[in-house]
Amino acid sequence: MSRSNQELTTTSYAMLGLLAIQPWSTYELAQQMRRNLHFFWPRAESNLYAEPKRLVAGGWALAHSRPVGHRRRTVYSITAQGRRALEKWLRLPAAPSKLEAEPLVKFAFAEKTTKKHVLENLRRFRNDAETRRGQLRGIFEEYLREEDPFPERVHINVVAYRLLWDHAEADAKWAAWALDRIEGWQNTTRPLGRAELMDVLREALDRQLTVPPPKID
Amino acid sequence: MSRSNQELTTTSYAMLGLLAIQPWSTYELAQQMRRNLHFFWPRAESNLYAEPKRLVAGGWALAHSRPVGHRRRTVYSITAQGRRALEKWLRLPAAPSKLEAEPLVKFAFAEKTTKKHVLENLRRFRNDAETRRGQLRGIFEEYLREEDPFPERVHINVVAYRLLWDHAEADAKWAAWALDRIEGWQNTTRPLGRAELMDVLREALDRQLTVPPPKID
DNA sequence: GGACACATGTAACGGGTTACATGATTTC
DNA sequence: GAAATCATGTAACCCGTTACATGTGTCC
Repeated sequence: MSRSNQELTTTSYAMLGLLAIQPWSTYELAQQMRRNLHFFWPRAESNLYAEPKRLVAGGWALAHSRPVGHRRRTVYSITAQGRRALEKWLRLPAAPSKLEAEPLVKFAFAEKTTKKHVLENLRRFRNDAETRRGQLRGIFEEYLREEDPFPERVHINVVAYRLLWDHAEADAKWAAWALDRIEGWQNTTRPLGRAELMDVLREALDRQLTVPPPKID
Repeated sequence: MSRSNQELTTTSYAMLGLLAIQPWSTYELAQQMRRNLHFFWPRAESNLYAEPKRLVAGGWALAHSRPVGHRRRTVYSITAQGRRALEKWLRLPAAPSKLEAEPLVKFAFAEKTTKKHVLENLRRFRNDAETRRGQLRGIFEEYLREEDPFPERVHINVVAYRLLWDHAEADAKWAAWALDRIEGWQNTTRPLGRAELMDVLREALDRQLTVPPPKID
């Protein structure tokens, strides 16, 4: 709330970015974060109510607050300083993206539990992936019906959403494949034949060869 | 270091899982985390040196420490209580996995910066993906040469690695596609024709139809 | 015998989470 | 007019990070 001679966090910049599009109330900001950014920058809602205050405290945003009954409804807007900070940040290299997958941590120790629990874990993972797919499908259909709120941003959003879609698809497919395969396990400790497992790796490596070679940056 | 009547964290359980395989020194634990778990449970190394102490403090692990010169070399092993805790945890549902992608956050505000910086950002993203692919390829080849240290765990690792491979591949392909497409932009603010963008969404949605429908859990 | 990587931490700080609380609005 | 949901926070806690520090083997 108070201390803010520090640098802004990525979360702050995400909000600044939204504010650079138009002014929003905190709730609208939170909603927008949930709708778009939550897929690749997940944050607890309560955090999103605290961030804008820091932006105001540092002069990156302004708060126009009006009472609604006994509480305030605050609308935030970006300042010139805020725009400059955002543009500067956008020119800096981004931190590498990372995956945090507790289901995989559990899976990695499958031998210490039962087949039943391993399958449950994987089913949940698959359902999560399907849910994400469903959410994205809903958004895509909104676009196709031309009901998207920011048509001037469509060229950006479509590209970004495609990665999320590909991820959801990869997750769902993998989970289905893994479930199918683990159904065949006698137990969690006895490996199937090694040869067949090595084929999985070989097939993966082969797939790579059909893709254009990496270019040096 | 001290307080530990709290629950263990996922990171603690990850270490417990490793200790359930065999005793390790802190350094070996850190190495093992880097080699395997870092792909889906990334943590700073310094953290990994602190965790085992908590495990010992709570009775989940034992420390066998021996001086090496002026410093200690500590080897940790799991206790019966530790095994029970691990097994219990493995039976609980896992938290959903999540992606944290700063490059995408920046991309989402592409309109506020120049094409040059957008491309740089994407190239870096692609290089990261290629690097991950390279690391995984190295590991796969080790398996194929039968030099993997825990052959009795191969049936688990191969399944897990496949997801990581698929992700790396999806990322690399997406980045290549996005780069190609953005090269064609006049600037970051003017969208290409909307129709063509809608085709991207349609194509994604269509792809889904060819995959087996989601099953209810 | 200096450099460098490997090995092993510690201290301080803060962003983010969980848990809680309560006002406003709609639903039936 | 009760219940459910939307809207708006606050307080406390802690895991994880960054930055620093220093010992140990080995390469040349």
